[in-house]
Amino acid sequence: MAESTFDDLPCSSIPTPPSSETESMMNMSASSPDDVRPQRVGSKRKIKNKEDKVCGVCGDSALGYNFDAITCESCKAFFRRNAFKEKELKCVFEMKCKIDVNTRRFCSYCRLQKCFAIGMRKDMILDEGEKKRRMEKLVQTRDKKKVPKTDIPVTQIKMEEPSSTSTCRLLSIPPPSSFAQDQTSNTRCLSDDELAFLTTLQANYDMSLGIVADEPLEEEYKTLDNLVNSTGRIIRRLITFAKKIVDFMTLSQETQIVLLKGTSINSIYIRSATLYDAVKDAWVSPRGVVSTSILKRTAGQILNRFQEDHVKICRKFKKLLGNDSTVLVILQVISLFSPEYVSLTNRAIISNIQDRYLTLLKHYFEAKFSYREARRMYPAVLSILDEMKMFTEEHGRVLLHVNVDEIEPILLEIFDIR
Amino acid sequence: MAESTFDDLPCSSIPTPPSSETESMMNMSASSPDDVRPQRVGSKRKIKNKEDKVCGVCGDSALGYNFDAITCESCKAFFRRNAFKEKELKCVFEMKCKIDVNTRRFCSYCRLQKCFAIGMRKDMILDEGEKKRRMEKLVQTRDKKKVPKTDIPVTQIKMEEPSSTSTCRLLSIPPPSSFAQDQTSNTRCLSDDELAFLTTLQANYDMSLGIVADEPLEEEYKTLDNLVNSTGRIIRRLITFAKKIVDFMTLSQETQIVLLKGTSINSIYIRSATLYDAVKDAWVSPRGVVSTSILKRTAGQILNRFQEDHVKICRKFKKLLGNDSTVLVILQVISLFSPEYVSLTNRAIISNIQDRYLTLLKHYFEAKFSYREARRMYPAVLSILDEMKMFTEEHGRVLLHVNVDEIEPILLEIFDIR
DNA sequence: AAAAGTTCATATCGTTCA
DNA sequence: TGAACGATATGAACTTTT
Ligand SMILES: [Zn+2]
Ligand SMILES: [Zn+2]
Ligand SMILES: [Zn+2]
Ligand SMILES: [Zn+2]
Repeated sequence: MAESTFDDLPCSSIPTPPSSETESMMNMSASSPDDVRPQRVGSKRKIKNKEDKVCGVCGDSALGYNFDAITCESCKAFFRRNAFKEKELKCVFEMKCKIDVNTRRFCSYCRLQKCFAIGMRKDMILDEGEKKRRMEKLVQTRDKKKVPKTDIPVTQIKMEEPSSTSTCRLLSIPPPSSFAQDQTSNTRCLSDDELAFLTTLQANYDMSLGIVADEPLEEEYKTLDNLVNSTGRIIRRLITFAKKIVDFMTLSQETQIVLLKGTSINSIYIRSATLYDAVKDAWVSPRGVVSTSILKRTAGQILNRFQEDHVKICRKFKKLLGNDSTVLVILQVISLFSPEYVSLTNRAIISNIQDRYLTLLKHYFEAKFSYREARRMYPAVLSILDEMKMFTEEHGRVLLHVNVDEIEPILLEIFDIR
Repeated sequence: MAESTFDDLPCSSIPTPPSSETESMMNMSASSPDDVRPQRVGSKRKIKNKEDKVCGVCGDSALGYNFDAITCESCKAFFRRNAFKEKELKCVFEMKCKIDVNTRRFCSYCRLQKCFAIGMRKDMILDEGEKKRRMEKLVQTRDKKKVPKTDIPVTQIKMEEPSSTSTCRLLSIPPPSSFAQDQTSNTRCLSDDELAFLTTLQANYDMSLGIVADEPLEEEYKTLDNLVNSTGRIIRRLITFAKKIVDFMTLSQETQIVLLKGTSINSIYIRSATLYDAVKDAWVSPRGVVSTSILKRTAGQILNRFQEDHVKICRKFKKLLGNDSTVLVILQVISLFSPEYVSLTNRAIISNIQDRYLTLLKHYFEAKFSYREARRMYPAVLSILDEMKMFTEEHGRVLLHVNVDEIEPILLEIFDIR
């Protein structure tokens, strides 16, 4: 809208907005070469040529890749700040503003479009969870410098820093439930190793796949099924999570990739169960609530088809586990080490690893609830997991089909296979 | 939207869409060379002479650009308020009033003209729509700051029991798939230890609980429920079976007794599943066939009450496992080493033993069927086992109540405790 | 060294209120 | 009117982690 109204204006000065290359002809008027002075602000003559790199968005000199494309520092900052506000921006002109070092700040909309156009990826922007994790580490680092401590090596199971401020609570688990409890106790007492492992695992999960404050916006839900379409980012986190697991890192790269690809969609499903609120029948996130009915109305028709089954599965998990996130974390690992994924070459090895996590899951139930409850919940949760996998196997191609091309490059990138 | 307000304005600046090359002529109006120069180029950051900027309209000191021209705060406000009221203003003099810090407020008309002259652009004044949006955003921001709640309430939800009912039937029992198979094989290759153990276990079972030669006669069924009344004999066999298991023999005698008492009724149930013929809906034994309907007619009224559930469970086992007796044997062991039996004093130890058999069960499924089938069957069969136990726990007292006095002496006898 | 984030001084726009 | 002030968006400089 808008602009067209100018056409018929009779006179005067025609301030040019953002145009850039302009050099073309009409400099007749002002023309002083110097006036090229594009921007008032940052006009600093760069020391250009520092490197031969040039920002793909505005042409300014660049230092290197930012969010998967070579850009200057300003476009990098710009992208980080606006990549998720696409809908809020709009072009006052004709959506084809030229973007260069001088005009870049005049039209955010077109600037952002160009960012996407040259390949910048918003899923490479760290989300709240990742940022938070970063900060925590930062604090720790600082503390350490102040108090050069004897760091503890890495234990068998992979000790990290269970300390920090894990957002998670696996309270009910025998707190520091130490040692000797009544031998006839109906609940198991997890071993120190198991406890340490679980703590670490949970911490790692919180710092990677963990749901924090930046889950998809409601608007995003409205336009597409984020549980599926934000695959890129989640896969990335999944990889981060997996790489913290020793059992995973000791596998060959090919195997790692097969497992990641195999678990991807399942991981997303398991993860989404955390967000599902059975009472409200909605997906909750710190940034909003989206009832499934809204999703049903808005999600793409294809995805819509599966929405129901997805919700059903989440309901089952929720019904069985309540808000126990620890189980879901363990399930993530169990799903990762699934021997049945196609084209796996050493199923037995994977299965053996999975066995250990299955046992851990059982022990967890025995500890958190009771031996008797564990007898019921252990197979129950595995059945749901199976049901989920049956579903994802059946429709995986459709569900991921839009993203399958997205996953591969990410994996390759992560593994530096390029 | 918004811009429509421009239409009727006679003389004004025409913002040019950025895309164009135009840029050019915007400065024509601002003829004075000086006005162009200073800022843009000269105002290089760094040197930040806070005071080196001067209002292009009145000469007052300026902070920076306002509506695309360097002006003081007052001219900035003046412009915002009058830019769209050009026609309402009139010069009472000769349209060439001098404008400076002192005279600027005397003639609005000439002041505004000068504003345009130095390049101020009214299109840079936010229109209502933009202002409105801005306000909304502002409000949101404030609200967020005030209510930075990141609630993740989610209530407690109780779980029920989502066990599954698979509809699969497996026919033959493939001869223990042996040795080296393709690494990518979909079935596991049991280790020698596992194979040997299973073979032995099966053999032991056949020689104890497996014996059916002297199963109750049809007539016996007709007169009483043998599943209960033959307890004595079966318990004896159960003990024989258990004593062949190393893990069992290493336990204390008290523990052994607790386990045997605990598994007794379950053992009978599991065993009966072997005899149940789903097709005929009858219990078969070498000595005859007894349809459940007959049992229903003849069994004692109390027991009759449970007959149905019993059959239901047997059906489930049969449906899932077909005629695979090996699984039932393993289940016997798993049931034996159940950590939840009452008055057990060292549950963790028992549970750990059970873990190994659970893993064996999983491996067995993986070997006999496939990793994928195992994923389904493993939890499925455990769910049935749980269901069975729920049932026996619920009605165990009734079911065994007549025999409880019978079991104890047998156990004492066997263990020679006297 | 590469690439993600963070900090902070600027630049501008709008709002208030004397 | 216009000074003072508040909110945002930018982008250069700098910190961290890998
Ligand atoms: Zn740029
Ligand atoms: Zn534009
Ligand atoms: Zn002025
Ligand atoms: Zn005048």
